[in-house]
Amino acid sequence: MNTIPQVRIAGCSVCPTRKTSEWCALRDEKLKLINTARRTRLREPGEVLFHQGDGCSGIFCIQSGLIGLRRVDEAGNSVLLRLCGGGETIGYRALLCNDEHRSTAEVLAPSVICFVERTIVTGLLSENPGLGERFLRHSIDDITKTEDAYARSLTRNLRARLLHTLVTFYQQLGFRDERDNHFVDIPLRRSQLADMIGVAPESLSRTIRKLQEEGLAQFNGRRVGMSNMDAICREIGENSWG
Amino acid sequence: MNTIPQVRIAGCSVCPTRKTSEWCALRDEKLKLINTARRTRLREPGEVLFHQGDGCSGIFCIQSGLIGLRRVDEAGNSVLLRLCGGGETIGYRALLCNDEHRSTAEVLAPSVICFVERTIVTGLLSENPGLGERFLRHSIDDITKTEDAYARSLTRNLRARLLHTLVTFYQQLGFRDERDNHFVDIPLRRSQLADMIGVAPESLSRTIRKLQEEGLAQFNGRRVGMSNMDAICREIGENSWG
DNA sequence: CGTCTGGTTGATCTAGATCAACAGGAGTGG
DNA sequence: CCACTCCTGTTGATCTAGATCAACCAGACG
Repeated sequence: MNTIPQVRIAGCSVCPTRKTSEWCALRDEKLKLINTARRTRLREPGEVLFHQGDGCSGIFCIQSGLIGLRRVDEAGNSVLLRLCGGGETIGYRALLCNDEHRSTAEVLAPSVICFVERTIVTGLLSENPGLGERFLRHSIDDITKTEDAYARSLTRNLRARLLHTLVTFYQQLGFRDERDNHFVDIPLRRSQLADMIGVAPESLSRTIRKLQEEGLAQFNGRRVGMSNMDAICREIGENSWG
Repeated sequence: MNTIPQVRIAGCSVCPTRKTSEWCALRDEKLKLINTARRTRLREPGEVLFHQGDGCSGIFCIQSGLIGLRRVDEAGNSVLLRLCGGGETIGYRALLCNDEHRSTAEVLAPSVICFVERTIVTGLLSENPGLGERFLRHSIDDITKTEDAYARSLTRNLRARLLHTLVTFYQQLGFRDERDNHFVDIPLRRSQLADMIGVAPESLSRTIRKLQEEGLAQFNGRRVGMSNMDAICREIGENSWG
């Protein structure tokens, strides 16, 4: 029961996320450095990678799974700022700015996570300008997503934001059945989904019921069926959902 | 009336914002390159530096004044995402990602703005890793600010967000009278302030009246007096306001 | 079985949106 | 100088999305 789950993977050079992560900027020799320095572990839901307010001791590479970044303010109000999945690197902001972490990273689904010591990262950064460039890209992506969410929170109501969130999940995790209906398994429980949209769980529950009654979406636990994707996208003003 | 206002300044090397802007990463020789390439103009309120959806032709350095970044969604809802002042560089995100601008940059107060062609910037970036690092810093600052605003928009009500905005303006532009009362001239008109907080102008107006009645703040046009700064900071849960 | 945790429903309350009227300048034109 | 319009901001009246509080329900688990 107290054994720390160990994970063996062949190494960074064959990591499935290698192409999408920051480390694609590194040559093989440099990659080896990380490969020996990393500590890889399977993390279970509820574990915390770092706490808001903590100093930064290194960065975390998500190989697979799901991590949530949560912000809590002085009054105790909590918001799930963003979700991060396989291939993403988190904690780099606090590292690069010598700052404390601005949010808490909590494991939402069983995840394989590599930890890399800060000194290793800073060393690589100073030698490889390309690496910094990758982090820059990453941070610009983050801004764009956050700004989008911010603007939506100010202009759209609960229903529209929920639909948007469903479509976003579908784009990442969705699948179809034999009759070409759209499905997705939301990797969050209701209260977390509510935290993400920034509403009370009760309000979320009522809105879900309404969508159900209108036939716009079918909820079954965490599984959501969307028979009429066009209508959903029309309502939230999105036209590209592949 | 149609003459474009020209601004003479001695050059980038003596620009008052040099130490705080990205260009502090450059050696004098490189700075000269920008100095000859830049186009500097006085811009009046209402002018637009770039439009949401535009391609990026270069970046803008704000030497002085005030610029607002506005996002408009498909339904026509508009949000003032952020304000940028002297020493800040804007438009770099679209440039670095070869993307279109995600927001419209509108001049809110008379501003001295330098424009630098994109090819100049990309050239400098490829030669000077330090410059990319500065942009990285900048973008991380931007995320932090946006996340803060996002979390506040989800957890705090109009009143708290207004008070927070007032304190933020005070920190940047505030002054004191002989009796040590705190004042600040808000550089926005009411409707813009409402856009920034993400509420209807009428609601803002009512909340202002309430603060006035409670004696927490004295509004006189755009000038705001805050006699009891401690009470304000206590209410929004900030303790550092210098 | 009881207990606990997460989710749904009902009843109620309120912050803030919306619609409409109005008031004070600032400019413009006679 | 006054009359007119335009523009921004304030107020009033009303409506509603969503929060809050409380009860209840179903599955997990000792």
